[in-house]
Amino acid sequence: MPRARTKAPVTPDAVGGTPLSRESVLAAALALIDQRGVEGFSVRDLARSLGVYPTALYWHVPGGRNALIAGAVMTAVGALEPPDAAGDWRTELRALFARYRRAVHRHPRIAPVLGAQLVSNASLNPLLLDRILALLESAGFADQGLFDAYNVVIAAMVSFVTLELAPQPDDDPDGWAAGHQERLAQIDGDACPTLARHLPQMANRAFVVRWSSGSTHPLDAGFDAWTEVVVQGLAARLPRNV
Amino acid sequence: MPRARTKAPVTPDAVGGTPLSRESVLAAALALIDQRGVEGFSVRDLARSLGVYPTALYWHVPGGRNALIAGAVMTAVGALEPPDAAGDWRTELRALFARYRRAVHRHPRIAPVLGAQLVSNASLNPLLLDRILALLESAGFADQGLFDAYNVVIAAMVSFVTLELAPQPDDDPDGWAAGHQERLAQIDGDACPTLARHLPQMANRAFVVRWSSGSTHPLDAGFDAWTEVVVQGLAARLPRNV
DNA sequence: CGATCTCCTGTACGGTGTACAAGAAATTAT
DNA sequence: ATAATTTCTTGTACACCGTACAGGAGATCG
Repeated sequence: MPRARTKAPVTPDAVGGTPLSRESVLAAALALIDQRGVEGFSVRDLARSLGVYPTALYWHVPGGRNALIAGAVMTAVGALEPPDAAGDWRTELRALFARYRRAVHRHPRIAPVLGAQLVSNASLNPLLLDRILALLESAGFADQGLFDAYNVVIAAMVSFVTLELAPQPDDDPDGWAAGHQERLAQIDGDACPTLARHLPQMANRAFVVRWSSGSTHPLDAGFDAWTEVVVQGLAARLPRNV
Repeated sequence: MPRARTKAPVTPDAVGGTPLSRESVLAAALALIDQRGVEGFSVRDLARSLGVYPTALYWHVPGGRNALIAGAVMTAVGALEPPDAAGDWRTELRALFARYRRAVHRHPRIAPVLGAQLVSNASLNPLLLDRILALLESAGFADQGLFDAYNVVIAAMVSFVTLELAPQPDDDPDGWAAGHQERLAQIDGDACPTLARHLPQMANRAFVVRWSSGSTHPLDAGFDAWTEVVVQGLAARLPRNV
């Protein structure tokens, strides 16, 4: 299958395509994650899709599978535009959250690693962090309150989208959805009266009682409420209300 | 290695221990996840630790690896005590968040799957959901505002802890920590003045600019600020401020 | 005493990530 | 022009993984 090289006069590349590079490998990895998910992502598949032996990838992206995933995720979310520290902090924050959400919604299947692995420890763009801090400082936060606000902003930005896009089980999504729906239908109305009363309107539109992922059923209203709560909550913690 | 059964007069169990059961299998799975993490969790290891062939586990907990992980996670967080709908909603909410955080901190390595896979789609205890709804209703939320508040509460409860406990790379944690520290030290003070100014006090104490997980360096102050922001933010959205 | 149900042993298969050696091609040095 | 070196890829090999599947002991029940 791996096509014997026919002299290949000019470029040392894959079968019919452009030469390999870190960027092209990561782009292909992201494409593969987009369609198979992070769990289903396989180094060997990636190599196949590039017409290359698996170990060739290690040359361009050292670190193996994890590095491939991390790199792919960064190409998806690395170019996030920072807020403008000169603008009104409330509208800048709302816009930032919306931009982040849009970016991740373009690649829904990277959401798990963003929320649970990478971002929380490793690098978002330092420029982004700087502008967030500057924005919060311009809003009036200082000292420990500034650091608290920073943590709140990072967590708020990342977390709603992570939950919104949390995937259903990989093996049998439809079967799981049906089972979950039925389990909801059998909720005890005596033990859980409030839940039972509201369930019809919440079904598939709220966390835990939904069976579709946010990639097909986005929680727009929930997101708006979320950003509003965070912004108002931060405002309430400003040293002197402005 | 798999110890030939020596007549085994009484119980059809593992080598020297108690007979297998769904509970014992899930408990062992949780223990294994606690020490090796979810990524490192292997069905075969679990079987070995129980002195049993891998496929024996399928009998007690059908669904394979995923079901084992899901079951282990639920035993860790399933018995979370619901809030008291009769109490003051603010203090009940704060207490709920704290309880959830304590529960997950006892098994830090389940945090990724909680935040990114399981909970957001599947079952937290229905009783818990019911009490949260009742609590919010008693606070004055209604209609769409109630559902928004519910989503906010679920997301807020789960997400901070998920981020706080996000693990560093499994392969070489110490090396990664050193590398990340150095990368932070080399941040451009001209391009990122605000960040550079505050970095010394934020290092290892705030998201993205830390190199230790929350399991060893909990973000207590950050969590308090977080819950306060959410509570205040919710209060600000009450139809009539009470 | 036979049938049936429970629970587990064993085998087998197709997949995975990646260490490692060896080789081809391009580049640089001499 | 030829040799040395760097750059990238081919191939092989290994240990391990999850799980489908057949069957066999031991208990329980008719």
